[in-house]
Amino acid sequence: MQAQVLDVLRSCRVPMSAYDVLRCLREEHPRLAPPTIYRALAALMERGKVHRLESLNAFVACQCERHRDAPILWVCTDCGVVEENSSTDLLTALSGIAGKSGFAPMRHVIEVHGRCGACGSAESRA
Amino acid sequence: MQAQVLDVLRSCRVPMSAYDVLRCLREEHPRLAPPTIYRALAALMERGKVHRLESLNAFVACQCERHRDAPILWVCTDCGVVEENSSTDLLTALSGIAGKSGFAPMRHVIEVHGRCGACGSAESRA
DNA sequence: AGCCGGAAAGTTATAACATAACGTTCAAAG
DNA sequence: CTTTGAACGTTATGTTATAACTTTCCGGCT
Repeated sequence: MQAQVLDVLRSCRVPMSAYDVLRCLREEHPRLAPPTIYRALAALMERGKVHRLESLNAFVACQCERHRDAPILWVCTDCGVVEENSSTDLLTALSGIAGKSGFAPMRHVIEVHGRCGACGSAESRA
Repeated sequence: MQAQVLDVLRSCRVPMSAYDVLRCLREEHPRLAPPTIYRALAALMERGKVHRLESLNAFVACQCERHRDAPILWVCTDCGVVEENSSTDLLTALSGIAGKSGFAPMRHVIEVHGRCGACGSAESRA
C-alpha cells in the first residue's frame, strides 16, 4: 500500500490531498477507505519518502534521495508545482535565533508560496 | 466581531482552532456559526492581527505591533505556547535561494516545532 | 499440521476543519 | 427615502483526519 501511494504521488509534481490519492487508488481498490491512505502516508513520511505540505493539507513525494536538513518547499501558486531543496545556512540561521531564547527545534516547516521561474517567464512573454 | 475574535485569541498564548474560538464566543452569542468566525479570522489575517498556524490548523494573535518581514512562529510541543519573531537574515537567505531558480516568493510559512526554553529548563530540573 | 502473535489493512463511524450559497440587517451615500 | 454594499446570520455541505474495532495474512513455534 505504501508503494502504491508513493507511485501515485510520484506520478505528479503537484501536491495531492489524501483524498485525491484515495480517489486514484479506488480505481483499482474500490473499497479503499481513508485510514488506509493516512496510515500509508504516515509511514512514508516517517521514512522521509513523502512530505506533507502543511499550508495546503496535501502531500508530495520527496524529490531528494537523502536529506541532510529540513526541506524547503517552494509552491507555485500559478501552476501548483512544488520544488524542494534545503539550505544549511538557513537552518543555521534558524538555530541561531532559536538558541537565543533556549528553544530546541525538533521539526521545521518551511514553505514558500510564489511564482516559479517557468510561470514567471511565461507571463513576461505574454 | 473581529474585535471579539481578537480578544479571545489574545486571551491565550496557545493557538486556538476556529472552532475553539466559536465555542468561546457561543457563550455570549449562542447562534454563532462557523462562517462568521472564518470571516472575522480572514479579515484579521488580512490586517496582520492574527496569524494562521498552518501546521496546526489554528490561529494566534500577532504578538508584534508591526511586521517588517514574514513571521517565524515557534511552537512548543510541550506547553503549546507560540512565540513569534522575524529575521531579516533568514528572509534574505530565502530570497537568495529563490533568486537562483527564478522563484518569486509571495508568502512565507515558517513554523518551528520544538521545546521552548521554559519547558526545557523545567525538564532539566526534574 | 495446527496454533499463536503481531503487523498491515479493512471497516464503520464520527470528529474536526472550512466554505458555498443565499438571506437579512443596517447605515451611509446619493 | 431609496439604493447599495458591507457585515453578519443561516443552512447546508464539502473536505480533511482519526478513533475504535475487526479481519487478514504471514512467519515462527510445538
